[in-house]
Amino acid sequence: MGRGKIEIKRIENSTNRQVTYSKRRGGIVKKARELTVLCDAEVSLIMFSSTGKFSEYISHTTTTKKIFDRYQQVSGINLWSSHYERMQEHLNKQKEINNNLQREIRRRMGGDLDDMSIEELRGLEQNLENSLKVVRERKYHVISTQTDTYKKKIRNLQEAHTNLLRQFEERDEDPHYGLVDNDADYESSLGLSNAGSHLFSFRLQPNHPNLQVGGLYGSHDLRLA
Amino acid sequence: MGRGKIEIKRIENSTNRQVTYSKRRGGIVKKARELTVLCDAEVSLIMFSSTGKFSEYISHTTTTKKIFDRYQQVSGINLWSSHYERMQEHLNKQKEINNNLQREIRRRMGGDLDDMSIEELRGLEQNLENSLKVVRERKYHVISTQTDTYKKKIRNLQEAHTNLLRQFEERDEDPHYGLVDNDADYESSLGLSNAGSHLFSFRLQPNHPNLQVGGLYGSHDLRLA
DNA sequence: ACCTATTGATAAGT
DNA sequence: TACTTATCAATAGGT
Repeated sequence: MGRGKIEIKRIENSTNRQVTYSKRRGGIVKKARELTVLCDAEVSLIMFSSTGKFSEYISHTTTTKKIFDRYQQVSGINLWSSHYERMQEHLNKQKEINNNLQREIRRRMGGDLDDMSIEELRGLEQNLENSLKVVRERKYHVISTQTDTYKKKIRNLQEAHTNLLRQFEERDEDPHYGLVDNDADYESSLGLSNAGSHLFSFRLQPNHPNLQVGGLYGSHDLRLA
Repeated sequence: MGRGKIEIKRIENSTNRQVTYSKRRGGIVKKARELTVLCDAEVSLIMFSSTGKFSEYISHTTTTKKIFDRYQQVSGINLWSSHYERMQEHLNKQKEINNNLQREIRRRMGGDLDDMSIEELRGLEQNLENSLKVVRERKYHVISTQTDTYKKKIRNLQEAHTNLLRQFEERDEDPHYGLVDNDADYESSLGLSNAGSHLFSFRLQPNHPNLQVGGLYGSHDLRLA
């Protein structure tokens, strides 16, 4: 239709091609709209020109997303299955890993032991013993570090106090102020007087000789208790 | 076009509507194909008739999935974002849970303790002690169960053997067969002779008196060692 | 964008 | 559903 018949093959002249694209694009969109209205149909028309220009028509009765969803149902081919399935796989893998991790924790908390063999149980036992050892060491380390810090603070305060006392004595030989000067009071003022009874009340628990740590804890205990 | 002009409005006659749909569907697909070839374009055309019948045209140069992906890029709106984002959320949640579980395990194995307070450390320590106690109890239970089973087997075999011996003695007063009859050999034939040395070589590890289990383990040890 | 001769699409009938 | 054909619509090429 037109001034002459044309062969249906790529139009080599770029300008001509562009013009024809525009004209026919309008035509096909009109056809799509007519089909929608006349026949109560749902139509999705998506076009990209050779220059990449995008146009679409979508029936007013629906949306592109709905058409896509429906397309997937009908065609059976899931368009985002590649993304979706990969994600689903990841998700499942994560869930499985989490389940295993949770079981591991349950076992490390003394649960879910029923289907463990003697060998596995002994392995778990040893592992817990080692962990307990490390945790204790860490606790002792933190405690001793804090203790050292407090000791330093005490020393500094004592010095300061001694200096102050000395200054008072040099200025006035008569002590009006009745200041008390002993370690116990300094410690209580720092909240340390009962530190040994509740803050440092870690448990004594000698380990098996095989682990070669019994003596170590002993020395810690002696030093810190 | 046709024997008469028609108004562009829904065709009420159902048959007519169906016929018109078929005809125009063919027409629009032809137009789409021509657009594809003439103008080097990419076209996706999806149609659902009022009866739900599905048809599509897709340029031979591409696929529906490619068109959809491209559509999303161009339109900016992600068609499966609702699914995708919900899944991404799930995945992230699972990953976070996973990280927490792994840290929990690391701590229960004596790692990652640096930023734990003394209180937390003591809690972990106590938890590990309790777990160790439960695991030991379970191990002892499994061991004693197995031991009982073996003991029963031994008893049965001994009885059978004794009966056999008696029969031999009754039939023939002269013992040709030189059968040996003692516990040690029966146990070795059951693979039990060294069971006590490696299978039952659990560790002696008295617990803290606070846990009130030291004596318990002691009695187990005595009974099973 | 517009014009229009010409081809193409199709409504109604069979 | 397929064919026919009178009629209307789309559009190729030119301006």
